[in-house]
Amino acid sequence: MTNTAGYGQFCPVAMAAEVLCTRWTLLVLRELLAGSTRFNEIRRGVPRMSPALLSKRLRELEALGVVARAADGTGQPSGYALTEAGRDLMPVVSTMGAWGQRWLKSQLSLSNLDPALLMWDMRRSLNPTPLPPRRVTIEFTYPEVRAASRCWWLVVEDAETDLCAVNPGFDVDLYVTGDLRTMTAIWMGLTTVRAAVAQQLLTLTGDRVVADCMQRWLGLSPFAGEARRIAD
Amino acid sequence: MTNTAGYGQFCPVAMAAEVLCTRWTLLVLRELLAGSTRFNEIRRGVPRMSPALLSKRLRELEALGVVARAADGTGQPSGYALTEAGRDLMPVVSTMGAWGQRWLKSQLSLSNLDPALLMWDMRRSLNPTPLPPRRVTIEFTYPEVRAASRCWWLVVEDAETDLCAVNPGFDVDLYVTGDLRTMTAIWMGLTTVRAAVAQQLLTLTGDRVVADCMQRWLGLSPFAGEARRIAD
DNA sequence: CAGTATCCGATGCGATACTG
DNA sequence: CAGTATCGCATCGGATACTG
Repeated sequence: MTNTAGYGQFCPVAMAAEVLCTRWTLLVLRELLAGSTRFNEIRRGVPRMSPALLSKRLRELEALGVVARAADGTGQPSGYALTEAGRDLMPVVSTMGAWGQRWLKSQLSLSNLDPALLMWDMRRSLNPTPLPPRRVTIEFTYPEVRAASRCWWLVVEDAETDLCAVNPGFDVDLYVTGDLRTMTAIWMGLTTVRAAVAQQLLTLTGDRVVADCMQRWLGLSPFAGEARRIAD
Repeated sequence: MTNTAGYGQFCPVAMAAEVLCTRWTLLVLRELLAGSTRFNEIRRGVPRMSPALLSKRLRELEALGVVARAADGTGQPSGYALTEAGRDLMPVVSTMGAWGQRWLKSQLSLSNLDPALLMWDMRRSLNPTPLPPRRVTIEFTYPEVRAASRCWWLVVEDAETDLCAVNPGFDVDLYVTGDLRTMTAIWMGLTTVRAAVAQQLLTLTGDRVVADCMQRWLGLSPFAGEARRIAD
């Protein structure tokens, strides 16, 4: 019986595609490459993936030698880490992302909005350097989104950023209001804070200092710098 | 109803994976990037893919703006070509292949032997330069392979290489005999002609001049130069 | 040569619930 | 928190045959 899975080709592209191009796999790798290590941390990056499938994929990647479970002696779960082979997948993931950023219609991306995902990504890439050296709280509101996901808080303190989905109760330094599409476009590098404010798609209220450097503290998508080569 | 296909993520990696990581797609792109343009030419590179699916994939890639049908005015079929977006997929395919070459166990590749595929690849990458400036015919024999795929001929003339599965009848300059595994390993850069001959895994009979430069006229896999980083 | 049409089967994966 | 267990369906794609 000829192997019905698999391509039956010795070519390295075929071999690699066989193991990497299964559903969700590349996105799990993206999360690991971005630094996630715990099961539920990875899950936040792939919220539509069922835990069963995530578990399966992680075991597959482990069998492949791409992921290793951090063994800490005790029996308790200790997270996942990329092996050297896994870290070497960075060029694969980033080349694919860069191509997507260059050539895929932005309306495609912008039809897949997700506030939790966006905020989670923003938390990860936020750059505290331009912010005043104290605790800074920024409240994001997406008026059109259902109540449960409408408001988010980023709390920056001691160069650490926390994301809250419920009001942490701190004084808010900056209120950011605009639709999710606009905020996502900014994060993807498709527009800028300045342009969005000028078009009245985004409203910044509160501390002028924090507002004025938003484009800098707001770390963007890793692919935001990729020059787009398709019109839309 | 939430889109059950698709990842529901705006991330460019997700968008790209959605369209590129479907079965056979990357291999079809590999063929196009390698220069194939006609339907049946592509098919030779993906022999286990059904024509129906190949046709479907080509139409999907066309809709994506990655492939364009060469329009030659007349109604007759005129082949497929990559657009600029398609040519820009080269880094994606080659990064993935390079990773596979570096990190996947060679026994994995070498369990997917296919004489037709190997010969087709060899035909494509053969380098006529070191060969004498006349017609050169090389006969390959894989003794362990079933009769129908056992013997192959590469005919090099005027810097063009033809592959024959039936004896073309020319005088043979060089007879190459060895098992398919050995020849595939050489083509993938896992061993060399010299080493295989020394181990008596490969036998070269005929014109010494042609035999002695085999390692050079035999163009290797595009990934043969990639240093392997896994032991096996 | 360059594909289409049709059918059907395996299985991948989504959904949900549950456990240490 | 960190997964496992189970179920069932949709759909992807393989096989085969056919057409302009």
